[in-house]
Amino acid sequence: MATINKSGKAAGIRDIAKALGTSIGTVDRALHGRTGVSARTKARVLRMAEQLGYKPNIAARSLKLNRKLRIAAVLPREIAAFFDPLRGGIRAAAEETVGMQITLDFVDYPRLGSGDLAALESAATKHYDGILFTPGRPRELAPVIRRIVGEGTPMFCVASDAPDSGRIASVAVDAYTSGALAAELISHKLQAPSRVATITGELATFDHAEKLRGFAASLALYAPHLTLLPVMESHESPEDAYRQTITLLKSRTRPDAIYISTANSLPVLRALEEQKLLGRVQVVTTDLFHELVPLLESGKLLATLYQRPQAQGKMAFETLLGHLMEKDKPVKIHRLAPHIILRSNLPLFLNRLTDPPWTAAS
Amino acid sequence: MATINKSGKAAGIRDIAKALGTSIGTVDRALHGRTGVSARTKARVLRMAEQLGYKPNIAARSLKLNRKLRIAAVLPREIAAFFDPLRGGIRAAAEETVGMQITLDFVDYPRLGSGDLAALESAATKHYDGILFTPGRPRELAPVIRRIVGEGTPMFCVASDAPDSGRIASVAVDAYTSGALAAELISHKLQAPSRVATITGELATFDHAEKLRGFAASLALYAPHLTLLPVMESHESPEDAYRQTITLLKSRTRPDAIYISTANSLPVLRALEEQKLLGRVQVVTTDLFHELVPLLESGKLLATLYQRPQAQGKMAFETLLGHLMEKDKPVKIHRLAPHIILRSNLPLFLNRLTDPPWTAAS
DNA sequence: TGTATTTATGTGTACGTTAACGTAAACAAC
DNA sequence: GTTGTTTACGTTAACGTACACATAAATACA
Repeated sequence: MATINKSGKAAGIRDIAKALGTSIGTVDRALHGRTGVSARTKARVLRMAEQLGYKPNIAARSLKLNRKLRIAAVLPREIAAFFDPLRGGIRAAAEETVGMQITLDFVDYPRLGSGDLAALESAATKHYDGILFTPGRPRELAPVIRRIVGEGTPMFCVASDAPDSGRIASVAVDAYTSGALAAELISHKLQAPSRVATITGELATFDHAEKLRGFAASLALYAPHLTLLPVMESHESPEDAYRQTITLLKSRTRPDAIYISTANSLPVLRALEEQKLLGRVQVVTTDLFHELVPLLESGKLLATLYQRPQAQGKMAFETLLGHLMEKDKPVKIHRLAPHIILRSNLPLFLNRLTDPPWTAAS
Repeated sequence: MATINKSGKAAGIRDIAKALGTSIGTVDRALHGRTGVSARTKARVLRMAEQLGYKPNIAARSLKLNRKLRIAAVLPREIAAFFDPLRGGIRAAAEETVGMQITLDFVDYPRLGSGDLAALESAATKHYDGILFTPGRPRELAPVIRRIVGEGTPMFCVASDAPDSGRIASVAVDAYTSGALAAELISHKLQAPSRVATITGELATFDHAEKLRGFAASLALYAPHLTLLPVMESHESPEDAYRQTITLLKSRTRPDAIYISTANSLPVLRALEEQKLLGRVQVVTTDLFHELVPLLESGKLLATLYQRPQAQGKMAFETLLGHLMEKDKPVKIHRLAPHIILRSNLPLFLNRLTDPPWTAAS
């Protein structure tokens, strides 16, 4: 903390006491609104604190308080390319936290919508000080969230949101904007009348629905020459995604561009490749992983919308911590801007890729 | 810091001492590679520390070594839309620093290349613990930087770099990539053979030169149908920029797109407007300020490359701090990815705009 | 008036780390 | 053998805060 002081030394609690001829105990009580100080002395202390520019020494405080915090992050294993770095961001934020003994437990489950409820319930029984999680199907989870929060465990959404569920706060990429961006990028590239398709994971997921809303709205507003085909929902099943794409590409209304709003884009890309359409159909994907790199480099992929998993994880953890430190302080709902990764700026993002499994030492 | 421990309590220095039947003094010396420990005991201590999962308590440490740091940020007033938030980022980082008494002085001078040397020299005499600054003309400044660093004041570049100057580290947007991005965005929009112009501030500034390198390279590689006109250098003079643009727009080789690689884009945009070419010529600008907002919203501006001044300031300060904490630890040269601001994602960035002067309370 | 009760204030200790200081032994030089 | 020097370690006092405890003052009640 930057502190101004004539004598070069920052004013402490005992400087206030000395200046008033009182004791540090009184000063402490006054500063923290505790019981046992007369209104008059309290006012005097507060004024003197202000006058001396008193800023509490956080190091000393946290040394004394030696708080212990137990936090759980309940997240799916799939899709690892997104959730692994998300976990990394959370872990990083926890490690750089100063002055607290933090126990961070990662509770994993297979995938969004499969095992999340059980994992959440199991975590709830452990009475953590806070829980971070991704709501795959907010409608189903809302009552559970409300109950757990009611039982005293603050819950925070990350990577997607569950509005009206009682969660304390949420951190996610602005999904509506993501969709709108995809539409804008495609509209810059396709200047003649064309058809545009979208494929998503799970429309029940708040963020997926928002992305499509943004995409459709942006298309309608700014690119009337582009026709939007009915949305396809893969339910995060690679097989479904592949089959639906093949059908789409063989159909009469073959699209000239596809927006894949889930990280699960590989089956779609495989279908495109097999139909020899990679590079002829404009594609915008979501997130970044190794397989996308050569496609971006060669220009076969127009862009990918990077959801900055590490940044999300870090910010989510910090939001959670901020709330636990000062309960009554209002918490912000964070909406990050996704990074647009194109061929030119791809190199800047390569170092964030997690090492692929086959790189692991033998 | 996340710490695992069976007994629920994190292992401290005296736990190590107790476990070995030695004193905490010895443990301290061993852990910090100080003189006065035999190689054998040192090894034992280190092993036990590892075994107990010892993590130093940063709160206690910084409480004890009540360090005072004096840091100066020597930055130009112009262009305020960039340097004000940059200063904000530095200030924010300083304020959230825990456990240190930081005196942060801002040393201002009119503009890059005008008064920077004097400001730097004046700051150097004050013997700060570290200096943050933006090297406008690295060639001229390099010997000065080298001297000041030699005299014991570590210097850090922010917003641009001065390679081979002896500066400890630098934080900046990746300028080459910025240029390349501008070229790619333009090339997506202009699909027929066209002419492209660039206007920069000061080619002597490392980052400005890099941007044009990236722009030219990207254009040559991926958009052979676009012809690059000779670069214009405004020397950050609004009048020059305006006049040169007017001349350009009236010339036989009127460009179909312009990349403005300096924040000083308003004169160019004014010239475009007066010639009724706004919206007909594709424009990519640099940085974000109020005047650009309606242009982006209306689609008259294709994109602006946001250099994230707050993020740069924060990161620069943290880099500086990191170096001051552990001198021998190698410091990274940070190259941020610029944000591509288009019409769709503009709303997400509006809250970062500093309030314009005319909003100030009367 | 005396005693219990509440309210206001002062005092002391601990948090984990660092660094100054103290001490004891080993060794060298005379 | 005395003295000085070096090396390896032990001891202890802060750092600023929070809180438990002790004490004093004020008020209540008999």
